[in-house]
Amino acid sequence: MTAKQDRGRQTIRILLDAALDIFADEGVEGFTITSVVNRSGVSVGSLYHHFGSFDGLSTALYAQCTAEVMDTMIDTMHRASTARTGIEAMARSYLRWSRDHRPKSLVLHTARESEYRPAVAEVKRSRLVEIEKWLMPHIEAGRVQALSPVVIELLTMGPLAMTVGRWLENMPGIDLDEAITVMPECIWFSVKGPVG
Amino acid sequence: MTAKQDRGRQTIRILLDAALDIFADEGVEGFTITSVVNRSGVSVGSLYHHFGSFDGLSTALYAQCTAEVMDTMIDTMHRASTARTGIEAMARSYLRWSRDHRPKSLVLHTARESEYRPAVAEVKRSRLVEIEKWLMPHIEAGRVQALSPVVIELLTMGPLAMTVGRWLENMPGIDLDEAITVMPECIWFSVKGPVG
DNA sequence: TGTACATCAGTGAACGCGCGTTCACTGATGTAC
DNA sequence: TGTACATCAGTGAACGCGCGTTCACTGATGTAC
Repeated sequence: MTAKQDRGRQTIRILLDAALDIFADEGVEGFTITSVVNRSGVSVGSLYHHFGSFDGLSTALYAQCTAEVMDTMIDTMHRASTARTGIEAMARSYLRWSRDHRPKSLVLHTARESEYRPAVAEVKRSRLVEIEKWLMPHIEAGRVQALSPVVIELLTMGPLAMTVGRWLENMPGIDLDEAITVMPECIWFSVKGPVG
Repeated sequence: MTAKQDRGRQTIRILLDAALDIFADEGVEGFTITSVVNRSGVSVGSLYHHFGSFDGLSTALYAQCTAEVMDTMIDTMHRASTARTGIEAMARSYLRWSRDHRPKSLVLHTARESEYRPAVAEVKRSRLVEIEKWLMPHIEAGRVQALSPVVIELLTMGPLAMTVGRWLENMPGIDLDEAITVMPECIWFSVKGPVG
């Protein structure tokens, strides 16, 4: 039973790893079922057995990367003691993770996937709830502006996502290390609001 | 001479209009050379005569939409008298334009194009220079934090772009009118910095 | 323990489809004398 | 003004390619008795 399941799990891993390697080497353009099959050495039929479709593989990869960044950020958040340090640390955490996991970041920013596919949405939902749970007391105490959680997410993740997106495209003038130094504080100002 | 050039210009218009209609009705997925040719009634050969390739048409459409939003924002900016009203008005201007030009906004957010294609980069460059010219005095006077223009662009456009992107995907919980009310001020706080 | 059967995992040739592109061509407009 | 020529604009059948998918099949592992 275990051995059987393990064989399958290993194939799934091999396929997802190959997919990630393709993003690293050739970008989205190179990411096709043919390239995944060739690089992994796994047959098309086997890929279909496990993922149902190419889209299924694609979504699984996207969901996995999403889970990884968000877990990293949440982990950082829990170590912070104030609203300010929490927000700033999360921002830094996202930028650092992106810098250190370029291929996965490339998946998140260029894959022909939407964050709103059910499989991905579920991965995000539970994690956003956790962040919201941490945030609420700070809002109630007035340390963070009384904004809807969605708006706060947009204010914090917006600049970060755009920064990383451009960095991935190798746009000139984008210095991720400068962003790590400078942006978290600015983002804090935007959610803190006028008081204090 | 004029008549000849006009005939060509008209064809170009017809093609770009058809492309935009396709984005409106079917999204990026439906945007193929076949669909553009069918909808416009123009022949493939003629499309190639004017744009060189399907990619050429695609880039032209993207560049046109880019020019339109940016010109709208700059126009708004010039009417503002303070740093704060300028930044806030630009943010509002972008969100309003997106709401009122959904198809063009869809092109900007979903087209398989990069902002960094030469043809598009040039359209952006000259306009960014103009914004920078407006911004510099405010930075020098300390009314806006001493950040690089790129970082300021990321801080302001990041949240806006993410908001519009999600609105275009019909994500639940995204209210563009709420964003228009609330976000510009937050963005101002992020670029203003700690003082004041 | 051995054997029969069921289920899971994996194979790869074959398929249809629609994409972007080419090319030899005709028609319209402008230019020269 | 007329005619000859050059250039620009437009046509659409034909092409090759690579994509995602299917399917009839074999092999491996687990289960029952």
